[in-house]
Amino acid sequence: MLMDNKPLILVDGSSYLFRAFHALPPLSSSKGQQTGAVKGVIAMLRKLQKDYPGSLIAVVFDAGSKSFRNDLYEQYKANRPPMAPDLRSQIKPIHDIVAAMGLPLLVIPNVEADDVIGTLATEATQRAQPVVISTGDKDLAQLVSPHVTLVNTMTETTLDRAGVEEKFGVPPERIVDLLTLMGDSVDNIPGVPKVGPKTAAKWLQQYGSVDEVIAHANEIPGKVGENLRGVIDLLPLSKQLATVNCNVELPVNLDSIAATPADTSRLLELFRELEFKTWVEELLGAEPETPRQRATVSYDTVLDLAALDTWIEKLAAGPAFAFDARTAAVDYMRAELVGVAFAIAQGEAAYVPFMHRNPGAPQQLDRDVVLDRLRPLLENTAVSKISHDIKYDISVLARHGITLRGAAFDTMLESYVLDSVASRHTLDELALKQLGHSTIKLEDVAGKGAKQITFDQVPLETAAAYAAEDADVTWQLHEVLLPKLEAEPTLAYVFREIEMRLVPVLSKVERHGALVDARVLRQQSAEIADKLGELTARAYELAGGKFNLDSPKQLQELLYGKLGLPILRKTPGGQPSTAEEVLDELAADFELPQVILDYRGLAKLKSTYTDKLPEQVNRDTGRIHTSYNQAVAATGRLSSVDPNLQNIPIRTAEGRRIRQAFIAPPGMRLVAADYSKIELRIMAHLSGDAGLRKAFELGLDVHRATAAEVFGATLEQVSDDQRRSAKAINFGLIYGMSAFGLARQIGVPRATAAEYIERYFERYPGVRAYMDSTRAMARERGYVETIFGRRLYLPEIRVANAPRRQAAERTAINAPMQGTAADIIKRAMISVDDWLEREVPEISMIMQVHDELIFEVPTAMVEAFSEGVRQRMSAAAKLDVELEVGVGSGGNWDEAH
DNA sequence: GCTCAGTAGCACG
DNA sequence: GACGTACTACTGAGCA
Repeated sequence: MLMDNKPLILVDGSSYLFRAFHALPPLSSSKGQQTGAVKGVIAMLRKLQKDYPGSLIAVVFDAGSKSFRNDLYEQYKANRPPMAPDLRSQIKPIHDIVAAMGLPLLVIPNVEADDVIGTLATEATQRAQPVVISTGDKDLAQLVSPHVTLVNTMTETTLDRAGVEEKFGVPPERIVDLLTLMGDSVDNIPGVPKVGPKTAAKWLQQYGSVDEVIAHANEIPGKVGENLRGVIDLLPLSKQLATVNCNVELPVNLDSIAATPADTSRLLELFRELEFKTWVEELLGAEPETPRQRATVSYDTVLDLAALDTWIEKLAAGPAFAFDARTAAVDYMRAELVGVAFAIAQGEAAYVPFMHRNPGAPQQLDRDVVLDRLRPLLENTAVSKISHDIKYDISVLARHGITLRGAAFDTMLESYVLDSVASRHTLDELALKQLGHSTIKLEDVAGKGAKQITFDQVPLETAAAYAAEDADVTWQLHEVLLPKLEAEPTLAYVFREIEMRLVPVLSKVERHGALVDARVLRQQSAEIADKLGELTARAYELAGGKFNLDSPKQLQELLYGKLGLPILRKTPGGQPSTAEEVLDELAADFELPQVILDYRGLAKLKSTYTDKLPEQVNRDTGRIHTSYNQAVAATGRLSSVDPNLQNIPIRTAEGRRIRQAFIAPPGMRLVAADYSKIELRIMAHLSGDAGLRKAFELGLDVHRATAAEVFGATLEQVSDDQRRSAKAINFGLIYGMSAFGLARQIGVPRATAAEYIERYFERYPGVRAYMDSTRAMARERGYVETIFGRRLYLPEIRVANAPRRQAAERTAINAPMQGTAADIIKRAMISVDDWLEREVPEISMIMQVHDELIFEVPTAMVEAFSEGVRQRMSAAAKLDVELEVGVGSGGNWDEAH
């Protein structure tokens, strides 16, 4: 029974169930029943009732049984892990509440919710009845028509025909084609590997449909083109799987579904059981507790001393508060503080501006006055501070004369330790994922690109809302993330004892900076420019005309087109490659490739290092200040940006000149201390392999020892070539190599490489056993971990697609070794910093390069320091194999290494 | 003319 | 087609 012109609302309950479960913070009743997803789904239905008064709302759920898609394709949804018990237990309450609300509930065996919705929507359309489909799933966009719109009630977005085109780049009738090309790893629908929404839309815009794309498959270049041709046979099947069936036999139809009056007493009973207090009160007719609608939250803007003091009191009272330093620039070495934000509870936040200069901005407190009043609080260890990327706050405050103490929690690092691979760990992304809350974006208040204004130019009202929300969201995130960490003791350990303790150490390293001799670099730039000029002239001569040596495309046309050189290898994009190793081979027979190689080597050095580094010298300190990113590398390593100081050249003489420009100040020396073969030692420890451990215990040259075993020689008999091969094998093992990879690396046939590997495993059986068990464990648990318990999830470890699964397996092998090495050096940095701080403050740590630490040391202290740092780095982990540390010193980095 | 995303190439451990 | 990063230049496309 339908209301005349009011739209029929079809709710994709299953999609909301999953989204609510994953996006919303877990809630439970005092009896331990999980209720987060129930609350999310029901709140959503109530919102629909409010938004569409008088409409019939039908709620559709999957029955959890097989559908026709399983008959088509037995792998369909085969990768889905069994439903989490905490989710499963919430389904029945939802069904009960929906029924008590009087809404028709459709759970139809052997028909998926999508198909039920499609069929009913089609039936309604035939009767010219408008339909609104409420779903969190993009797949249903294919049903949109003039009569059917989509609404995502959780994000409050609506999609009509134009909206679909805008969002996906194709009209609704092409959504199936889009999904076909993209595939769906969750449902295990095969698509074209490496093709996502962007590429799929591009192809469809170009060719029209999947069939046309298939017809033109040979024209599509690149790796994706190859991928497409590889899966053509599967695409018709994918298309069938992706298509919503709008014509299924249902035991119900539009006439038979109808709303019934709500059963208030039953609802009351259910809400009480689940402890949904607000709704209980609402049903009882009592004034509901004012719900904390985020949209209506009003934050404090602190403009006078009385208000500031009130806030300081509140902040000092609690064990912890969220903090956010707002600055006018992003570079921590230049950024001026323009305001500070705080939060002490959900929705309770304030912004204290001091430098907003937009026209009409009110009188603000003086910055120095505010900072002086805040100082005791900020420097008080007893009050914990929570921030997102707290290293930034520490660095900026330090430049304003305040030492932030009690910096106990960083939500960015909480998220990173919980799942280093998952997302980008930005505040905005986490708010959406963990809180289901879409934050105000900096872009919205300050613009972007060239027109972006600095934060002090943002009108105070918007700035305050933005800044206070950041602090509020940080508080809320911490409330969600910390319990998750504490549920896993090893992760809590990594977070607390490694990552959080490292933060102030990194801040110090960054702020101290590295000294470079800009003059030397500029001189080198000029010399390189001369050489590049000569090489360019010679290249034009050989090519018989001018071309852009920096353009791989022009070069490729020249070499393989005009000059007709043999094509030895192609890029992943399907273009003939002009990469180094290819040109290397060609260089044996032609001169031009060699000229190109020389040119490229020098051009890279010039553009990335000798030109750029002098520009990055800070005017005030005369030094280069990098940023260590603590939350990007999946394995637990740091990365270095703006500039990257972890890839300063070392392998060529010309490159080493750049290292020579990294110098010690007068009266000091640079000391470089690095772990020797740390990953191999970790492998020896983890695998417990007797032979490998013995080699380290005896202090042998491990690559030589490996060569002796694999090639059946004595240590003395091993040739340089054999040692080189053995070294490649050792590295390869750490990387989870295949025979193919090894063969390519050392230039032997695949079969020969396979033999080497086989012999290696015969001689070092412990290593093979370790690799096998690591792979098995990864498959079973879905993650691997380091010795210290850092975890790395491997989402693709169980996929059917073999190359992708194998890639995940290689990561599984590599991550425990690379990650443990990262843990160890982080622990060493903490311990060394502690020592320096207490006993030798005149020595500074200035850089970290994965297995190496660099220090500035007064010349007279070099010897004593070298021994001290060696001992502490070595003691950073107690393994079955000694951790050997090499220490060197010199006037510049090259000499010290 | 500027911005953005994608590709290729290459610096390091 | 080894594992993990960052950054440059080029290119084509979209936008004011």
